[in-house]
Formats: sequence, C-alpha cells, structure tokens
Amino acid sequence: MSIQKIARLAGVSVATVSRVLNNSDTVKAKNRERVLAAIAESNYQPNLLARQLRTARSYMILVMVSNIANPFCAAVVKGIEEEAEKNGYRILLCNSGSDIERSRSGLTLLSGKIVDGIITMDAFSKLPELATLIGDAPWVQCAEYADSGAVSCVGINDVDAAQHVVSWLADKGRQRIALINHDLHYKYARLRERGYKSVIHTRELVYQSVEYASELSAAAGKAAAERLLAAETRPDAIFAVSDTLAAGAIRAIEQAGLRVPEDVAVVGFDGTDLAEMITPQLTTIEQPSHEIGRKAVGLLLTKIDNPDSSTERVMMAWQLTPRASA
Amino acid sequence: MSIQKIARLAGVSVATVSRVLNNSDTVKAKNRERVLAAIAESNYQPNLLARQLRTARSYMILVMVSNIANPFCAAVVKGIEEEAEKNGYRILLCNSGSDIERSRSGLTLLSGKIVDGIITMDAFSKLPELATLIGDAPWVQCAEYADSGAVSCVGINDVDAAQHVVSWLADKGRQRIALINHDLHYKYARLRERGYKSVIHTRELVYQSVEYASELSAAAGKAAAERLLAAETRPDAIFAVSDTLAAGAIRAIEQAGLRVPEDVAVVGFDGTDLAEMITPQLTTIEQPSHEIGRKAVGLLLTKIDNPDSSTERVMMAWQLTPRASA
DNA sequence: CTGAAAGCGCTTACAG
DNA sequence: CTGAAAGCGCTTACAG
Repeated sequence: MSIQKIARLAGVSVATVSRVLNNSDTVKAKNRERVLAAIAESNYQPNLLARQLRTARSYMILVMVSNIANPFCAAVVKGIEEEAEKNGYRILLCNSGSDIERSRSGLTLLSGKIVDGIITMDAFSKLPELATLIGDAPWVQCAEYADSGAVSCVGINDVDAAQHVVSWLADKGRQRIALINHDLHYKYARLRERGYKSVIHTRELVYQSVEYASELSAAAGKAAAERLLAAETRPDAIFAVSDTLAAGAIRAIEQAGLRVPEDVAVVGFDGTDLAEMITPQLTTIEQPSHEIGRKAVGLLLTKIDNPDSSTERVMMAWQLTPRASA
Repeated sequence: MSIQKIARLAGVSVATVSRVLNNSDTVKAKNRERVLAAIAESNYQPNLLARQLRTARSYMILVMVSNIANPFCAAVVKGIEEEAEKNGYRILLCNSGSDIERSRSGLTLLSGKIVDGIITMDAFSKLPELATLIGDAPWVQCAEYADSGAVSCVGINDVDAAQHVVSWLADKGRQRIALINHDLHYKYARLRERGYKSVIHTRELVYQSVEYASELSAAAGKAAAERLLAAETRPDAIFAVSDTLAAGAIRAIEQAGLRVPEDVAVVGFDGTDLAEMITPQLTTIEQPSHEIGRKAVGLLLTKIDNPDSSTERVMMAWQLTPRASA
C-alpha cells in the first residue's frame, strides 16, 4: 500500500496525498476528505523509510547504554524519554552490554541515518574507533565523559562526590575504607577513584584497598566485597560506586556473619529506588538521574538543530543521603 | 557521501560498488580493491534507509515493553537480544510505559517498515486499535497473551503457577492469603487471579482479598500491602504477582512492626535477581525468563521468514523456589 | 490550490 | 565480470 494507490483511489495526485499527510493547509477541503477516506478505507500506513530518506530527518534518537538492567541507567533513560517526547522525538534503546560488536552494530543506526542523533552512557575510551564511526553526527554523553572535550556531556562532579563520601566516612571514625569500583575504562570510574585516593591521602589513612566489579550487578558487588573481606586486614567501611554493587556488598558482609553498619559501613552511589528497598537502607550519593537525562536531550537537540553549536559540559548537583547502612 | 561518489572515486559503476558492499563474489579482485580503498579513504557509511527501502528488509526487530526497569522484563529482553544476535538481527527497545500514545508511536516503526517484526510484552487488551495497527505484520507476544488465538505467544501457565503458590501457602497453615495483583488489562494478571481464587474456593478458605498495584514497582507493592494491612482482618500471607511488588510488600510489613514470615509470609513471582538481594530472601515462582525471550525470537523469525506459518502458543516450565520469606 | 517531475541512496534483474 | 536503468515510496520546488 503506497501513496500512489491512495492517489489513484482518491482521484488526485501523489503530491496532494502527501500534502494531506503532512497537514499542509493548501489542500481544498473536498480533496482532503477524499484522500482521508481513501486512507481510512485501505488502512494505509506511510513508509517511514521513504519519508526519512527523502527528508533526511527521522525525529528519532538512539540511546546506547551498557546495561539497562541497572536501575540508575533506567532512571536516566526515563528522563531522556520524557524530554524527547516533549520535543516530538522518539527514542530507540540499544543495550550494548559493553560489547564492541554490539556497540558497532548499534551505531550503524546513526551512520545509516536511521536516527538523528545519539546519547551514550557507555564508556568509549575502550573503543576509540567508535568515536570515529560517530564522526561529527550529533552526539552527547550522559553520566560519562570523553577524555577530550570534543563531545558534549552531562553528569555530576564525580571527584567531589567521591571525596565527600570518603571524608564523611572518615569523620565518622572509619579507619579502613575500601572502594568497590567499576571498570576503569569508564571515565567516571577513574574520577571517583581519584576522589577516593585523594582523601585517603590527605587524611593520612593508612589502609587503602580497591576491588573492581566486572559489571554493575549485585552479584559482581557481592564477589568484590567477598574479596575485600577475605583480605588480611578487613575494611570497616565500603564505598561502592553504584547502589547495585552496594546491595551485593551488604549481602556478602551479612553472609560473613558481620553487621552493617556496626562492623562494616556501606555507602552506595546513584540514589536509585533500590537504596530504600534493601535492608539496611542504603546511604548513597543521589544523582539527579531524570534531570541528567533531560539535559542530555536538550544538548542533543540543540546540536541537531544547529550542528555548529559548541560542545558543552554540564555538571549537575548531587547530595549525600544518609540512611541506616553507614 | 553516497555510493555514487565512491563509484566515481574508484572509477567503477554504482552497481559494482554495491556488489562489493554486499560481498558479491563476482567482482574482479582489482576492482574490489579500488572500491575498498575509496570507501576507506572517504569514510563512507551506507545509508540504511535507502538499503532497507530497496530490499524491504531491515534485520531489526522491535521489542515493546511497558517497563524496562522491571527486572523480569530486563531478563526476558536479555534472552531476546541473545537469540536475535545469533540470527543476525538487531533489536530496538521501545519503553511504552503502558502509555497508549507512546505505544502507537512505537508501532509506527513497524507499520513504517523500519523493523521486520515486533515482540510485545505489553497488555494489548487495553488498546485493541493497536492490534489493528500491527495488522498482519510479524508479531509475537511474550509473557503475555491475547484473548484470541490470532497471535503467537510464549509464557508459562499462569493459572497453574498461581494455584500452586496458594496451595503451598495453605498447606503451610496460612489461613488468610491475600493477592497483590497487577492491572487486570494484563491477561496474565487475570489468569493468576483466577488461579488464586480457584484455590481459595476449593480449599474453602473464608478470607479473600485482592489489591491492585498501579505499576510493577516496589513503591506500588508497598502501597498495596499497606492497604491490606490496614484492613480489619489482616492477611497472614501475601502473594504478589511480581518480585518487585513483593519487595515493596516486605518493606510495608516490616514498617508496620510485623515479621516476615512469622506474621505475614510473602511469595513473589518471576524469579529475578532481586529475590536473592532482599532480606529476607524471597520465595518466588521462577519463570525461565531468558528462554521465554529466546523462544519469542524463534517464533518471530519463523513468522518473518514464512508469513503464512501458523500461530503458536508455547508454554514453558516454571517452579516454586522456597526461600526465607514464606 | 494542484500536478508532473526530479531526486533521496540504494539494489538488482537484464543485457552485454 | 560489469554497467545502464528501473524502481523502492516518499517530499518538494516549480510551473500553472
């Protein structure tokens, strides 16, 4: 079913059908009616491929995430959806699982002109080739940063936030503060580790220990915590760079017969719903996840509308929310 | 940058360039090299819109979910991704939030020929018009069912599973078993409620109480449980139709100063990671989420390859996993 | 207000 | 093994 058939059915030209489809106001009422009738009768659906090929516009944006199952990620995506929708854009989600092949495959949607722009929450230092694949197509990074300033991004000041957590734990008398970090391919992971280490250093805390979780899952957090607890000297506080990891860490601590927070305090990061669902409830850094997502869309749309606009780095406010776990 | 320019650069016809792009083996080695060189030099990326318009094939499938933040949903999607990838398909995720407008908008990707088929985990009884929008495009429902047998689907026997849970609780001496259900627009919600009620009836349990959660979140589960606990006669067991709801219910029970499972037993549904992360760990019905996702892709691909193939209803195995909460 | 025609960037019989 | 040409289904100046 094409525009041609509708034109024939309605007894007008394809141009007129197209005008009706695009709400052009220059169509005579009678013709409009006939076209509309033909469309209804034949259950016609416009072919978006053809339209987008012709107009070079899709009003779709691609969101690439490494793990949609991570609640922080899901919350950011929610913000992205809201703002996109408000501006007449639709979002397509691509779950890369941090897999290079899958990321590449997802990016062909951008290079192949299926979408108008891309928002990534993935680490791209791992795969510089992908940056070249994106080329100068509209792109913003969200809750993650490029090393260079070539691409717009939005997030929080990770160094500050990490410093705040560690200082806060030290103020409470914790002596042996450990870090459960994520893959250092992520810039945010490197920044938070920098914050952690700087406070360990300025406070002259002798204990320092970092374990890396392979992914942002409770299972990975639990495994990392088990490694920390198995060491000769045990930490009396654990700072995990995500709530999910922290939830796993709490499990590990309890299974080792220790108490949270008495024996080991735990602080998470993100401020997801999960923080309130687990026992004890989790002290965590709240990120303005919805706003981060919203802002990312804002930056992207200005880039789409004006490709020459300058890149921006937006830092949002965060806060530490103390609960029972630390 | 188009195939035309590559052709000019390489000194061949567009047909030859296209053949190289599609790995046709009939291209002379020398010409292939020249084309490849031109492509590399100009950083050419094929326009997928044009290709898909021409071939009427995208090797993309759309997955419509109502709430990707629900871990069961995320797990099914993971299975879908794996199986799709194995078959050379890419998946596009569309988070409808059960919103009609957004669902409709997502479906234009199908009707607009951007994708070859669709897998839905959404309730469509709410929006029969969407079913007509899909028309006879390849479609399978996943962990949810149409009333009629017109569309292929894969899931578990929800009536049986619900009956099993309630019988099991009754066997353990629970007298007042309540149900926290989801929106009855979902067929699975109606089926589980039917299972629940049938056992209440055959066991001649006098207490019966159903509360509905507005969405599959812990917050909604907590609110529903609070309503149950506020009633004149309090339940001594709660069966929630999702682990997320159950997690919220546990919170509500504890906040009311009661113990799980001593005062109120809690059973969930889905068998997500969450069940092991919360305290007490959750007794739940395990659904084979990955396999459900995988199977859905299998059904869809046979439908894509052979539009005349008959619709199927696949029921997978499930099991009750007892843990501390009941 | 309307239609004929060009063109978006590909693929693919067809002829050579 | 290769190229000229048609065509996928749209939109949009352009002329009337």
